[in-house]
Amino acid sequence: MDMKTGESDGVDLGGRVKGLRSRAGLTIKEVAARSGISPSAISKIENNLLSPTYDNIIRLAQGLGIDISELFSATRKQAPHGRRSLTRVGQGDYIRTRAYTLEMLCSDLTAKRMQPMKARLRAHETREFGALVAHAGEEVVLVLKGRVTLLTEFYAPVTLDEGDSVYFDSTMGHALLSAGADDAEIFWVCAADQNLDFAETLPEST
Amino acid sequence: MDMKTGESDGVDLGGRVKGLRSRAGLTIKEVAARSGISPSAISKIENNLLSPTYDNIIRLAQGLGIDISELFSATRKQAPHGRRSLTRVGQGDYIRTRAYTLEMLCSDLTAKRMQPMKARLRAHETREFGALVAHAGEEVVLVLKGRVTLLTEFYAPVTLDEGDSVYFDSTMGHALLSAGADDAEIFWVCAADQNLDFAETLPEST
DNA sequence: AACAATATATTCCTTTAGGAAAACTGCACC
DNA sequence: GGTGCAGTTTTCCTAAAGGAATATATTGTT
Repeated sequence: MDMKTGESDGVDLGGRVKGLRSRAGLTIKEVAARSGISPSAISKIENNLLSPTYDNIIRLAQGLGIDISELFSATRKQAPHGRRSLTRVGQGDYIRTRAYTLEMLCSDLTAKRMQPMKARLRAHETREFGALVAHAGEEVVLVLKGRVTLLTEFYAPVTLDEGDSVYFDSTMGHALLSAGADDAEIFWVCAADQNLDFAETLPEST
Repeated sequence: MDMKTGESDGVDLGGRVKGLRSRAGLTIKEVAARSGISPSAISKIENNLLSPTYDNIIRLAQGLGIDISELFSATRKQAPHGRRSLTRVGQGDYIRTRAYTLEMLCSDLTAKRMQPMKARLRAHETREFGALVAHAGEEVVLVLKGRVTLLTEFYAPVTLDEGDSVYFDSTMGHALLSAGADDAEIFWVCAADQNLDFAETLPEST
């Protein structure tokens, strides 16, 4: 309970680190292993007993899996508070493209980080789909019904069964096909930098 | 010509500081006066003989009249390109908390925008859950099996059936319970400000 | 309750950050 | 070639960073 090192500038580094760490669900020891900093040093940082050096700040951010700016900026952009949107089964907004029938979920909320959808994959052949799609962001897919083939630019095609899930960078060209005789169904979440108020880029273009 | 402190991580902090300083047309002594750091320390920083502490990094940026991110920018990780991670049904990493059994999906990818999970909701009563959880980010939930009650800070409880989905800000206190006699199952995606390599904050705390 | 297991904090010690002042390094002018 | 001078580096020292090991919570288990 002596000097306080980190919060001399009015920024409570220790508290921020502690918050980021618990938010990531990590223990001090795990962060230590992932960052290469000793557990004792991390403990001292969190209690503002120690001001980490440049090198250790970089390592610490790596260990926490965050961007370095998180450890400095008081300039956090204010996220919307307390919104909630419910979509009952079958009650989303339907969009039909060449390869998919999309049901956009929770589309009454704008400026959200993620766009959830359900999709029925109607294409069964690569040529029905056309060129692979690529755009900024990342995607998660869960197979709800049927079997799904995921084509990507840098990987061999892979087939997913019901309950399987996949995560990929959508900067990489990609396409989803039904692998079975019937149309497949998936739950699909896209995240991009900007607010995606609408669907992601759809395969009808090009 | 001994150790090089600042560039151990492949980033030449010294060179960057020197460049920024000359671009601003300042001498070491002037930066020292404006930052409160001694000229000798600044000289050592510019020659990578010394890794400045958190406090001095903040002061240094002030003295140079720049944003802190300028001292790190090369370290900033750009969005990963072309990654893909597949998790077969039941093959995720399991985490058991008081109220949930979580299966973390695609956990081999770090620094992702979203964390997909499957969850089995074991809690059936509010008191089994404890206090509502709140943390940065947004969440999407799709009900896979059973019925689910979503408790939130600013809304009346709502019950979701199979196939229903909901989107909400996780800054608002929230909790998920099974509404039926059996445990319910959901697909769950969390997005936070930065990269979340692991689970979101879990209800066991508090 | 007692115990084990794990997470965090402290202590002790070595290395490094960082300040004050002295010692270079150009570079102008005489 | 000196002499002054502004800018930078080096030296020397102390105060703080940070690691290893130890102690102290804090948590789950029988």
